[in-house]
Amino acid sequence: MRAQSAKGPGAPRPAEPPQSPKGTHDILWPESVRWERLIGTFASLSERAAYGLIQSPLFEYAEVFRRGIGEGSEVVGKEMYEFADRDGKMLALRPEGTASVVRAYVQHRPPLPWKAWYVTPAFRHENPQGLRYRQHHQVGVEALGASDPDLDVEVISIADDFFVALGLRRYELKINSMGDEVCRPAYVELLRSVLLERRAELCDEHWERLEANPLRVLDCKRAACREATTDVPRLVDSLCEPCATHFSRVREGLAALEIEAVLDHRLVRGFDYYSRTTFEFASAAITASQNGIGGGGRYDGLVEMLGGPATPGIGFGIGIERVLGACDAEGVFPLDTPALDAFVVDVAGGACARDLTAELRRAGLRADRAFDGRSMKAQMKLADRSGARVALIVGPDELAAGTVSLRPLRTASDQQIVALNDVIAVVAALREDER
RNA sequence: GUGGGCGUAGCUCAGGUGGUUAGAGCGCCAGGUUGUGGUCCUGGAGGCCGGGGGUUCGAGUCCCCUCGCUCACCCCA
Repeated sequence: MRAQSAKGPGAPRPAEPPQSPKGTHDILWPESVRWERLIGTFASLSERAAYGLIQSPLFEYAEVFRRGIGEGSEVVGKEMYEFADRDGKMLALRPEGTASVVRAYVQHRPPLPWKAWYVTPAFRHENPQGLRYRQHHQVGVEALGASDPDLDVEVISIADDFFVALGLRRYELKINSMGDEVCRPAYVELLRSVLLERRAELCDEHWERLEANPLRVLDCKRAACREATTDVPRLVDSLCEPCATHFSRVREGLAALEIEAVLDHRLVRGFDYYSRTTFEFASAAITASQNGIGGGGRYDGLVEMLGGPATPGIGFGIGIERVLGACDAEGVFPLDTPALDAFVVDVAGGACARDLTAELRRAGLRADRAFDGRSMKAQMKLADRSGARVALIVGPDELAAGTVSLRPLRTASDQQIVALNDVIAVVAALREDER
């Protein structure tokens, strides 16, 4: 008998069930099957290009992100999960992938060029909305040690190949160059002076931005601001010779690989570490306002910022939730769950269910069974729902004869009697037939 | 951080202007079929109607507060 909590006036109130924190989600089976397949697809594409998996801690000393991403960025300034460790040192949950990977490079100094891929949660304290979470997940790559524009092309093509592999078609690749420490400061000054003349046309929130980071005014969505910045000088026209050459080589390379990229001179990404090439993939199928499915760029100064030797680098992050959202919107990358090879129905005491499922599994077959001595009808129902190809039925008759009744559940074939010794071979053969 | 919308069963949702014991579909469990699932029939379990306070003879319904979810702004994956 199960102990029932007494109901009535004196009964203690059951505690309210806890919920996952705001902006976080559980991914249950079978939805988790798509995650496994998505990550597996990304891993295989990255490893094909000689990127190796990196696992690094989910939290870092907060200064890794402060120095890397930038004190003035929105993410570090007001969204980072930051807390004091028990010994008082400030830690932070990773808000994005790149800074940790670069920190790991500086710490271990593997031979260059060094190419790594990752899959990781990322944490930002934002107000959640459609396809925006406090914990989201990214796959990504980082490549350090080469400033060759062909490396930019390689990195971008991995992302593009990944989207193609999933079946996505309705997305756009936007690309821009942020220049470098030679040409960008001059452009920023130029832009600031032009925008100061037009400050009356800009929305108020940009006024202080003009001082700190005039570039960010360019990506404002408001029509008035866009109007005021349409004929403003463009960063791509102010690049120094090396940056201009690099950028055109990148564009040539993408064209050679038949990857369509549109120049977006307003593309100004939010982390301070970017230089030269920046890019972003946006889904046209997602109706929610958050349609950026991936983005990245070159960060030639970042390794130095984190205390390493001058080392160029480039990478991207792709948001798993948003990519799956785009797949849903396009009706691609459907969920398909792998079938069980067999479900053992035992109405003769249960010993056979125990032993036969173990044998099937040791033989590399996928098998399940029912517990708690359920009725045959109930067990058959579970067998059906499990998606198994066949039910292996063992009752007193079979037990006495040393056989199993093999009942197909997905086809109209007849039920057959199989010797217990042959069951594994027969089930394995059925699996092969299916392929 | 700032606004709008919504909270009723495991899920999706009904419940005109307050009025007996709060409903449906799906799902779950059992039986019909004591050895056969998927169809069908019958029955059953499962609800502090998000929480608290107020108005009222009476609140799922009206008012206030609060929490949660959600969409949008900001920003980003």
